[in-house]
Amino acid sequence: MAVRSRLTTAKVVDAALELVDEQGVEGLTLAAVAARTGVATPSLYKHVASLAELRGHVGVRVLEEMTDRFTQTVLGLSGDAAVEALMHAYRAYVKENPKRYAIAPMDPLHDELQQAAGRKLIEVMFATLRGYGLEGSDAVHATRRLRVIVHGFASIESGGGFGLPEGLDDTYDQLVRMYLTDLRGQR
Amino acid sequence: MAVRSRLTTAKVVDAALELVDEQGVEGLTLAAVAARTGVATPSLYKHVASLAELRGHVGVRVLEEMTDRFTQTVLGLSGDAAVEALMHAYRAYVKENPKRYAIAPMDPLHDELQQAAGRKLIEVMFATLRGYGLEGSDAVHATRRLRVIVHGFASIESGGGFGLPEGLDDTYDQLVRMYLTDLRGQR
DNA sequence: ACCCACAGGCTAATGGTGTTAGCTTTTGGG
DNA sequence: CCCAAAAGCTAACACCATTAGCCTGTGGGT
Repeated sequence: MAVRSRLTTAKVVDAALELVDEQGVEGLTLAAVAARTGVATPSLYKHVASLAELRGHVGVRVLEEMTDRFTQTVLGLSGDAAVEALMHAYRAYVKENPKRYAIAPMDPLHDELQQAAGRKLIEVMFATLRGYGLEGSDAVHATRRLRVIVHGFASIESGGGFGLPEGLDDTYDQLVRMYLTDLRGQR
Repeated sequence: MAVRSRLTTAKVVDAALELVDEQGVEGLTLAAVAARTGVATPSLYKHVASLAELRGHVGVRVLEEMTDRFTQTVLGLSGDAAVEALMHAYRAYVKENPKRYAIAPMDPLHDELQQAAGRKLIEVMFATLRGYGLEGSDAVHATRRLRVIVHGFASIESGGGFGLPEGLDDTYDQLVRMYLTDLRGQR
């Protein structure tokens, strides 16, 4: 008979991600993960060093998921069309997975475990801006501005920070246009 | 002799705010607040309904502090000068008080306790945009765009999200100019 | 085919948390 | 001056992360 397949770090992270989706960041607890994976709480330490490290792993998963999705979105596009698609994909992801986005680390570059995933995500944005002829630090600034807009909006929207959802699509379109115009002006 | 003046909700919030400043949101614990105020932990429940409510009170304090400061900053100014001053004041506040900003609620309008404070803060931004001749929803959109930029940048910067601090002032200046140009184009 | 080292599970225990119940003390107004 | 209510206390509970130490199954090497 099939042995109840043994636990692995990946499966622990899977369960953690499910819990985050269902109950938010607060609901991610070792006890809950243990219950879900059918194991005693201390057994998790065979696969994960601590709750903090588990959070880190979950964060990496989210970053990778975002990177994959945005890469697909932007493939074959360039210029304004690419930027526009990227920005809308970013918002769509956060709208679909608000709880996941909330556990994505703000400073992935400062964490050994998350560094690679964070770098790749930013690289997608950076690459999307190729073709605008930005050189050196101009490209860095443009990437930062893009991050600010995209994360600022997603963070406020997913946190329920806009009083009424009325006209939010319009607000976002305006932000996209603002950024594109700005990009053109920089040239 | 002076009786060790009794505890009050305000003093509890004071202590909580100190703790947040020193140890971050995570450090805000009822036990720590009790120790700091020289009282047993359960005694705090005479002044505060729960840890969650205390967090709410602290959030209100932060929102009020921001509102006061930005109001002072913007007083007597109008147009681009006012917007520019507001944006820089926002960034400066968050840079000086990163831990406090992290506990400021993203959705103050959805919480009875924080609603008034949140409304006032947004009102300052809204009022700063007077004089641009924006009517109805245009003013709402413009306020939202302002919030997105200002919070997006502050959130990433205070979270250590920008890889290197190199040239961050330039990035922010570009964002300010981008917003001002956008505002002008809307007219 | 055996054996045994080790990976992966377990229970027990510790120290920290928020919260509730119920008692005692202080204090301020009638 | 008194006494009710406010504000403190201790004890207790449930939940959490984490550590220590034990047990067991399994898989690779001889």
